[in-house]
Amino acid sequence: MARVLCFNHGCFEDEICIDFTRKEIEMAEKKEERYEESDLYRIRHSAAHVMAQAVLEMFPEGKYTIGPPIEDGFYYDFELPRSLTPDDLEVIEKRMRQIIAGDHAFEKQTLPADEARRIFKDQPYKLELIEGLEQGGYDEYGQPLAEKPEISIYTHDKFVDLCRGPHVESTRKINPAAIKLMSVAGAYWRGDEHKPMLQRIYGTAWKSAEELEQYLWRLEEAKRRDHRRLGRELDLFSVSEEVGPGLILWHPKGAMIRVLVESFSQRAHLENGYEWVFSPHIGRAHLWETSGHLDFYQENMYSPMDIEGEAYYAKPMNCPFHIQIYKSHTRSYRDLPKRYAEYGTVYRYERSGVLHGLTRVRGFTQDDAHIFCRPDQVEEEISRALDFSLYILRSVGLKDFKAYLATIPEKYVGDPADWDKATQALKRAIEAHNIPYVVDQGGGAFYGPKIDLKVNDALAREWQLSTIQFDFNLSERFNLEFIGEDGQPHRPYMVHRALLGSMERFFGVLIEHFAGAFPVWLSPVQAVVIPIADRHLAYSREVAGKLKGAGLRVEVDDRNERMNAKIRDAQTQKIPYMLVVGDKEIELGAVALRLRSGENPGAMSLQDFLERAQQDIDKGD
RNA sequence: GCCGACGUAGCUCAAUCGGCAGAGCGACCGCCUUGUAAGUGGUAGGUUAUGGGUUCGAUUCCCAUCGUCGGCUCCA
Repeated sequence: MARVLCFNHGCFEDEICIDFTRKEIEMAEKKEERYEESDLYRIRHSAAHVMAQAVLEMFPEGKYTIGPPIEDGFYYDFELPRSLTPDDLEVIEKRMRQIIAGDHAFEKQTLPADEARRIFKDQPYKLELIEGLEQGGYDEYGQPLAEKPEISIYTHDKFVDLCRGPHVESTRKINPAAIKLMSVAGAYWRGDEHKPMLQRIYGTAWKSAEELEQYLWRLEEAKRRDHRRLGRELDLFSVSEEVGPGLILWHPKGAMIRVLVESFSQRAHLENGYEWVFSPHIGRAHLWETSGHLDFYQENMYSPMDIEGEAYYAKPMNCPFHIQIYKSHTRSYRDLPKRYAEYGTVYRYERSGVLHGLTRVRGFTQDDAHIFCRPDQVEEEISRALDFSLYILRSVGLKDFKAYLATIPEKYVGDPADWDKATQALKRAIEAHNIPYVVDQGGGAFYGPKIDLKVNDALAREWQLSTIQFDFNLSERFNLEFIGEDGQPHRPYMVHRALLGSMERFFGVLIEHFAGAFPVWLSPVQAVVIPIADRHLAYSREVAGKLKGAGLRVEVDDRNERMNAKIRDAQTQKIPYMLVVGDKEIELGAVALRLRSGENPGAMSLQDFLERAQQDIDKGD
């Protein structure tokens, strides 16, 4: 039987395979053209207008707000007299197709604010937008526009919308077979939770029905890879209602992977000049007062517990503890840099609605470290940290990155000159490492600028893992010092960094990236020996024993099942090697190898198999 | 937190109008002794998330609580 295979991504016949690599290249090529100027952008923007028309026909008293194109589609926000149902979406979608078939031209008209106000006199949200436009308007990054924008409206059929454009020439240019309304959701007006909750309809629109199909298929693939689903199916982790939401239970197989990653990283840290430390999970209120967390971070911290009349808080960060270690001695300039690393488990309050599997949780373990160094060392330290981060991420199979350089926010502590110096150091480090990056203007923490590294997974989705942050705050607050060459006390620089970020989120990304088919070195079970009949059991155990002796994680499937069933289960569990053992293998002293890709290299000696496995492990596959 | 949808066996899902809570897979116990993706027979498994209400009777209707899912940055 023909079998569709993907050796890179561990996809199997029943999952169909997508050539992700090719897709990524295509996407990169497309980025040459700015989305805002593309045909797709116009199509989606126009589809949003058509949808708004359909919705307002249904609810003439409804208020419409904004409806921009987004990645893969568009949305439009409305205030409506009742909640929309999935059935409504079908009706709206049908009406949209009728409007499209009407071949209505999109016509632009610029006009003075007062005239616009007359047109939208019953539309309070539009009036608010006109107000904003009059005061100068904002670009898509929320920055004030240099020039005062003109006010324009677009009309098609009987529908008028305040809109900058651009649009397609006519509704006919929207392919009715390539649009689909996806979901309805709540969204605050202007994203502000103090403002009214609107109803947002999400839609998707493409040039062709094939592209729509492909997009829908991509969503299906994402579902198949969902770490919450794979976490259960592969018995990696769970969340128990009894324990509490956002709190992760690592099952033996998930924990095995974590132990492997942590051990690898632990060794790498030692080789890179870090020292390991441990610190407790709670600390006295006074510590968090000194650190400023009770002032700046309290809404993310849990209520204190009372210990003999003294308030203690679960730690949301590890820094104050590492600082205490630093402060336990007088430090000389010769001692620096000090690099303290810890797998530090922290607890942060996340609002119930934002929790998500492993990627947004309430308790998690960071691969955290704090670097205390002299000002003249900081640039080198940043560069080393970035280098190390890339090394660790690549080692675990994540190879596609984008950096975000977050700069000084409105509220900040410290000297702007220091900020500038630090920001430049971060920028030079990114550029030296040749990673694509964007500047997140004003996105820094109040205590310092930072580099966030985001990873693109196999479906080209972006995840934030690493962060490298300057801290101008804590060294001041805790009055950190080192004695310089001049015999005088000086203030060290402090850098906070996490590479995999949190073990939980990292694991979630890893699961989805590999769709559960982890590289051999990380697979909790690397090989399963499959005896064909009972009489092959003893030999199977002997084989397993030898492989275990060679350091492989091996199981024998000694269930009273047919070989086919055992193979199927091993495939489902995405075990890298299946070693089938029957009369022939016993006679030859061999094993018959089958790979999870479906490849069937056949009988080979144990020695040959071990060499092959070792090669795969060394390659990191 | 807010808006919406949802919560039935370990998993995926049924159960008409309010009238005895079911199936497949998995688990367990047998039989078969197997050659590259599911052999076969049987058994167990449920306070229908929790608490309350309406009713002769509630998985079904109502209320509350807990939890899950999608969304709440991307400005006409």
